[in-house]
Amino acid sequence: MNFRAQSEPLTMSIAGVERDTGLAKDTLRVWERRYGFPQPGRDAFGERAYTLSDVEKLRVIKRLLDQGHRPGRIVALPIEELQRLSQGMSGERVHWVAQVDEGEAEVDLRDFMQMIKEHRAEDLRRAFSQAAITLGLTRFVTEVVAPLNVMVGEAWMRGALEVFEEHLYTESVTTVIRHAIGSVPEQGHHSTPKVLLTTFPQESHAVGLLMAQSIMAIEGCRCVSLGIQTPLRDIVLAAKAHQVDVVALSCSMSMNPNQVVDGLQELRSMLPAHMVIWAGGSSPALRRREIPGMVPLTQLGDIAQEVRKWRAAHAPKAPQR
Amino acid sequence: MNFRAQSEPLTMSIAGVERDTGLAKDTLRVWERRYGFPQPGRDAFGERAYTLSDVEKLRVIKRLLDQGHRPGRIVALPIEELQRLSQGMSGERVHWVAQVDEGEAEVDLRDFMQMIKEHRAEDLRRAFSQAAITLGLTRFVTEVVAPLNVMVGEAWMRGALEVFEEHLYTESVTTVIRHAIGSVPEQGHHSTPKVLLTTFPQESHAVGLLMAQSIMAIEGCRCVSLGIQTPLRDIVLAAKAHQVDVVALSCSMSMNPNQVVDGLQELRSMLPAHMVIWAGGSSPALRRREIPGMVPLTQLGDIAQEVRKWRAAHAPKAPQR
DNA sequence: CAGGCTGAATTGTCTAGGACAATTCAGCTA
DNA sequence: TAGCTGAATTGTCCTAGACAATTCAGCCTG
Repeated sequence: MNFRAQSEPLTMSIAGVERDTGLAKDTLRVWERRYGFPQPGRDAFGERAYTLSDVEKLRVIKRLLDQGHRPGRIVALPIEELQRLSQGMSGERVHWVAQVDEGEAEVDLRDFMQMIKEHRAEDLRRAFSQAAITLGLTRFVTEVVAPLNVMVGEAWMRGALEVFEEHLYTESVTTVIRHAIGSVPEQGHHSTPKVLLTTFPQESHAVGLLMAQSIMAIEGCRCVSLGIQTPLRDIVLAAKAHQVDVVALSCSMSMNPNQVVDGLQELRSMLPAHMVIWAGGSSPALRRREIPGMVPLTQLGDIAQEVRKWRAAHAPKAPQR
Repeated sequence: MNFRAQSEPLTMSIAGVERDTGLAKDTLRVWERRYGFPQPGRDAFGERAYTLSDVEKLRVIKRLLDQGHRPGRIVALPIEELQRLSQGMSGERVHWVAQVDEGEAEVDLRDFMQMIKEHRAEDLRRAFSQAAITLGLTRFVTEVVAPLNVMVGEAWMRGALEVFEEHLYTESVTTVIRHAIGSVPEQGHHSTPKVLLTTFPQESHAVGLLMAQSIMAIEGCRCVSLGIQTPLRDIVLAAKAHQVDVVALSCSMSMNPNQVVDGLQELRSMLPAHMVIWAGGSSPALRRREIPGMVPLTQLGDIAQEVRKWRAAHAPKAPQR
């Protein structure tokens, strides 16, 4: 029930492995039965005792699964093979440099990456603040934060970045963006559109939502954010309670594409017809198939455009139906 | 594996109940076997289907367990009996009013609750900002946010508050606290102690962590926050990478007390001896039994005191051992 | 050669009771 | 009142089987 805290914990219990890797106990047992890995020893009481290298390998496997690999193909593979897979898989190219004016005083994204890797927390936050002031919020978000998100995500996939380093990045960026949003002058009660911002319950990335909110705030929308992970039912209740014009969802790459499509369809069916749904983010589901009554915004630049389009369609003297 | 999204989810799967109540699947099954409650029906596939009133009752039972009751005595009891126990044992009182100066211009917490219920998002945020300025950050956090958290949590337990209303509250408070933290002058490189702030992976409440951070920032600590949900291993890695003096964990009431105790013990064994652990928050685990090498801070006021105590113990010219 | 259908393989989570270490209680003694 | 001891309680682990949901691979069609 409780775990004899060894002075040298050379092995881990199944509960400890679940906590560390995010793989359910049932899953660990069934993998052992089916694929022969992990093959933990047993402690004095006949309970599974996983070695630390087992756990290390399980962590790599978990990362590969999140990338789309399937258990049957990779669980039994030797560790070197897994690492090779992990290394090889890289993705799209990124704009490495954000230029100010014409070429002078440029912001090199690699500097930020380096500060993250060197754990220079104070420097990192200061550099973000400075970039936000120099470039302006819109350009900061689109030209610094968005590509950095991709770089950080990739580095994390490759195993080149520890979880805590990614956390530090997220926290720093969050602080700066939130502070910047606070500086945008508040909109009057009659500015439109009124937008509800949130995510589905499965989404755990808050930065995407904040980026969208900052663009919308600058474009003069009235934003009501619920933060991340709002149950479907409550998104609908909130939209009605706040009488918003638009419901904006942020769907990151990490979400299951099927859940995204299902969620959007169900949301559409539960929401009054006159409320528009804007679905943004890097989820591949948004590019795949279009859902009627739902506007996909796969680029941050699309937001400003869509706001103007909405305003044109809902010009005063022409009340919508 | 996935749950057929009913238009009316009158029942819940065992996984859903685990998520909602914090009671492990194994525990739910063994209670059924031993005490005859819960006695879930079965769905079309022979799997347990818990009614919503079962879940409600389980939530009450969970609260009573955290208060020290034992399962064998209470699980089989009828709901009225449980509520009587719950009522009688109603714990601490909440300060309803935060007074400024002596009685004049007071802040009534019920006003905030009303704004939440009436979905006055802009008013709510403005009221928070104003209270923060009027009272100062420390008093705002201890006398407004902390008791409001309790009120909101209780209202949510009672079902008097929708999830989206709680989300709006959280988002508003977060915005204001983060903004206020940003206004605290930054600490120099030599101020001490340097504190790493984060939570265990199971913790999803970010406000508690922010409250702690704001107090520490005011007390002149150098804060490095990783946000919520950092794996144990990464907490240790981060503490070493940033060479902090203190690791501060926020553990809310919603966490499983056993996970809290286990996590703290394991963290203690993995961390260098000279790094102190401060564990704060409303988790009952912190009040229960003391863990060697770990300082419980069950009240926000304890933080400032503990900072001074730390400084006294680590005064210059007297290097610690 | 793209796109849709169908049957087969894969995969996570549920089921059943049995077992037992850790914790807590209750009764006894000094 | 305090400390010890045996009995009861309680959460978590065990095995092994089952099956719905998802994904894959092959085939056919336009």
